[in-house]
Amino acid sequence: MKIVTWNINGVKARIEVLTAWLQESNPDIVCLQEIKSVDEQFPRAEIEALGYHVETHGQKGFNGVAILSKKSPDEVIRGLPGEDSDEQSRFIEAVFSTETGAIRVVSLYLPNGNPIDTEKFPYKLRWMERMERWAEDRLALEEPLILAGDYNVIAQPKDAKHPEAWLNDALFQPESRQALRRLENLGFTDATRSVTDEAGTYTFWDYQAGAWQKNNGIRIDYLMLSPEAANRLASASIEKHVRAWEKPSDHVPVAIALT
DNA sequence: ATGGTGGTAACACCA
Repeated sequence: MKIVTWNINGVKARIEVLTAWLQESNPDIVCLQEIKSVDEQFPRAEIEALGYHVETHGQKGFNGVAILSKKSPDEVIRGLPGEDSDEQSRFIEAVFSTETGAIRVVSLYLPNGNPIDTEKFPYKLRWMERMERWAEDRLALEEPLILAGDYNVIAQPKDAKHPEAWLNDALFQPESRQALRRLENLGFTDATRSVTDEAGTYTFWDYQAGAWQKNNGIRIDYLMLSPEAANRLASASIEKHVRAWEKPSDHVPVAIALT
């Protein structure tokens, strides 16, 4: 089973890239972030025409997440608990039946948090604490659980071409990195790192200043696996070539295969 | 020093 996370950076502007990629990559489950669309305007017909079921949690203008799947989910839950006043659409979870039992898949778009001297940074840290509590609860289910998405955190210096350039950025603050480490310490495996722990493995290249051409990237898109999911990890890959397509997202698809 | 989106026709917001 192939599961992919991809920050699409606007699904309506990217529908041609998305449908071309679906046909090439042939994933079973796709976690999208930054769809930047309300549910009613999501281009579902084009995706359903390729045989995919569509579940969205959209928002006007910004944010928004979705899960595409060849098989319909048994259950879908929208939103991350823990802060009633939070109206940003950044979290959707779906449960799927498989031949070997249920798997739970989350598509998440963690807050960017910049600039760090504004309310945006504490919002990011609160969101990460909420996610940690949520993950603790779900781990108790002892089921294969995949937390896939744009984490907006550079975990280690080797996850950036120029780590020194990110020292004042919310993505590389000690508090952000520690919160991600706490999540991993609950028992999650970073699928990509468990397969290739090399410097220069990036998932995002800015549109500006020729970042892609210079490979000036960062790795901020992760699939975090519960022990039950990690036990079934067969492979992980970054579909980097998609960044060179016409009208690309600034992120690329990150994939895993489970047995 | 680019790109998507929104609410309008140049500019603000977000990444």
